[in-house]
Amino acid sequence: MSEALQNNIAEITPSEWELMRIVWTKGEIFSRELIDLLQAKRQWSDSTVKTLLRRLVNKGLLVTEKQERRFLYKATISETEAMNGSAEQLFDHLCAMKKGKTLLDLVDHVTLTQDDIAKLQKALAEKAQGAPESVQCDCLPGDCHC
Amino acid sequence: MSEALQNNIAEITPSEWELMRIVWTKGEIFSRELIDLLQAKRQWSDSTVKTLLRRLVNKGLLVTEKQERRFLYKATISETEAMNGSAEQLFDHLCAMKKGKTLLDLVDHVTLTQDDIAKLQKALAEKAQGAPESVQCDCLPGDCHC
DNA sequence: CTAGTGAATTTACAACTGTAAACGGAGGAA
DNA sequence: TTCCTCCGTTTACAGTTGTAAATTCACTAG
Repeated sequence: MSEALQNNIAEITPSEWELMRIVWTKGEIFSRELIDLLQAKRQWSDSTVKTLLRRLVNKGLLVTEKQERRFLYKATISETEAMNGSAEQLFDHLCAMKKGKTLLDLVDHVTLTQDDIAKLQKALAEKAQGAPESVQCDCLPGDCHC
Repeated sequence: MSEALQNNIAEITPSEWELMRIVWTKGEIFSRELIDLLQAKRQWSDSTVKTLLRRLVNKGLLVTEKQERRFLYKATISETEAMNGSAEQLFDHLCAMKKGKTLLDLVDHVTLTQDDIAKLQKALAEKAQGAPESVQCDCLPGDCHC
């Protein structure tokens, strides 16, 4: 994983996600276009978007390149890295014993393509080799019997 | 899903997760024991834990029951509900097209038991019936070609 | 009755978030 | 040359989060 998300350094807030998704999709973008695109979904003033941009640059998630008098914004990490990083971060604070259940819930609720499903099945089949019979709960300091 | 997490009402912060996990594991608990357990893992002062407790009560994630002069704390939602709710919330702001990939990453990184894997395989097999060939990206306001 | 203890409540304060107004500089229209 | 407009920078302000000290309340040991 690249710098930015590496050590839980940069959390991406919900508002920032909205913005980042557009940057990722466009590859690189000027603030004007970004603001227009965002305003097609959210009631944000120009200022608000500019503040978010500045914060994302400070967090190291975006970099700028000056072109004439505007700045071109680009992401420093890929969308996939950010998504995986965030998902892993979330799972980090779930009870070890219950992560499987949560994954199951996600599989139930997320729309998946045939291809996604095939890949997941393959991964699971491999994982089944050597998967443990049980996983210990790690909710309590000592050991936990729940 | 119960009241609390229903409409993205109550976000659980990382610190709060630590605390909640202990409450869930113990079922119900007095602040004293909770503080001692937490301090076995984290450098938190008594005060800090009490503040977190108060905030969780305000958020409606914990309720108290007075016993003599102490309060007994209990969770208002189950750990599973909270975990699933949080996971779904996170997935809500990911690009629809790329959720499968993120799930795959999680399956790769999370420790799963034989039983978890079996259940996931079953769910996937069912889901494969009628799963779409592709899912549209929803990153841009109009439609997105990424 | 008086001080010490344990528990809860109040107050604190900086960093981060959501949201935005105000200000400033530089290029283009008049 | 002068002002308008576009864009970036500064400042703002309330709410949340991490972290905790200070204060109060009530009981128990002297």
